Amino acid sequence: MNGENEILDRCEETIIHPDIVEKLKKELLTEQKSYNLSEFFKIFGDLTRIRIIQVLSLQELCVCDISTILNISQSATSHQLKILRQFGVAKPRKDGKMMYYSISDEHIKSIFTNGLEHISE
Amino acid sequence: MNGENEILDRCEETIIHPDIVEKLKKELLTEQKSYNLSEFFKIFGDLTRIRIIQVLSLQELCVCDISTILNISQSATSHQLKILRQFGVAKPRKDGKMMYYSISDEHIKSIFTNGLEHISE
DNA sequence: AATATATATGAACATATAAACATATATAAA
DNA sequence: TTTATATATGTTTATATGTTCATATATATT
Repeated sequence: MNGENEILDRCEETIIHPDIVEKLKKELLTEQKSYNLSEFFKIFGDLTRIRIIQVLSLQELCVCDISTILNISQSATSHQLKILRQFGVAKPRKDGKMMYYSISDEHIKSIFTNGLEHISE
Repeated sequence: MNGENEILDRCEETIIHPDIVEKLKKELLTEQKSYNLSEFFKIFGDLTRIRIIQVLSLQELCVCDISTILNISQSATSHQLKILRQFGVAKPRKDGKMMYYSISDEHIKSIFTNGLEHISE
């Protein structure tokens, strides 16, 4: 309705540090890139998925083994693996009626390890 | 009810690779550690928070500047900063009635950068 | 061909959580 | 000490999403 008052619940008329605000506005990531990044990190922000990522970072596994090791239903495992696939976190390999999954690249293992070290401090 | 059939929706009676299953079960992180790790990564898995993390990784900022730069309400900004504080992602510095926030350590910047590089491939 | 089994997936449901709104707190300025 | 302002927070509501259940698909085995 009113461009200047779109968000009322913010610091009043006066911008605190106009120079800093202007400078940083130019350095912002695009909304699209920020969104993609948050969606990517969302993958790691779920207990079931992080457990799957952990075991897959140890070795390639079939769906049944993953679900048995982690005590997760086949359906839930498969649903989560689909998400991991879609975001390029895990990659599938088909062998007969079995599907084997592994971590798709070293970036993923780095992020996992980095986070694990951080919370272990 | 039935220990052996707690989860029916999994591979049938036969475990596919008993040796692998037994080996990996021993290498599992504790449930607590996995949970903490997923909660930690959850911080990065939200558009608003990842945008706050981005600007804070550029420089220390007061709440009002953050909300102005990102066009987020003061309330929403403060709520998210509370979460970032609680998980040791951002640290506050008080100066009069102003609160300045900055990224609490290099681990956070690494994870952010690592993720950004990954999605940029 | 019929059956068994490993995996995938659509839909429903329950839960988690981010944003808005209202209001409280704390400090500065008058 | 009264007012203004920067930040914090409790509550409500809307939305997102993980799990379950039922079922489909694909391959192997008989």
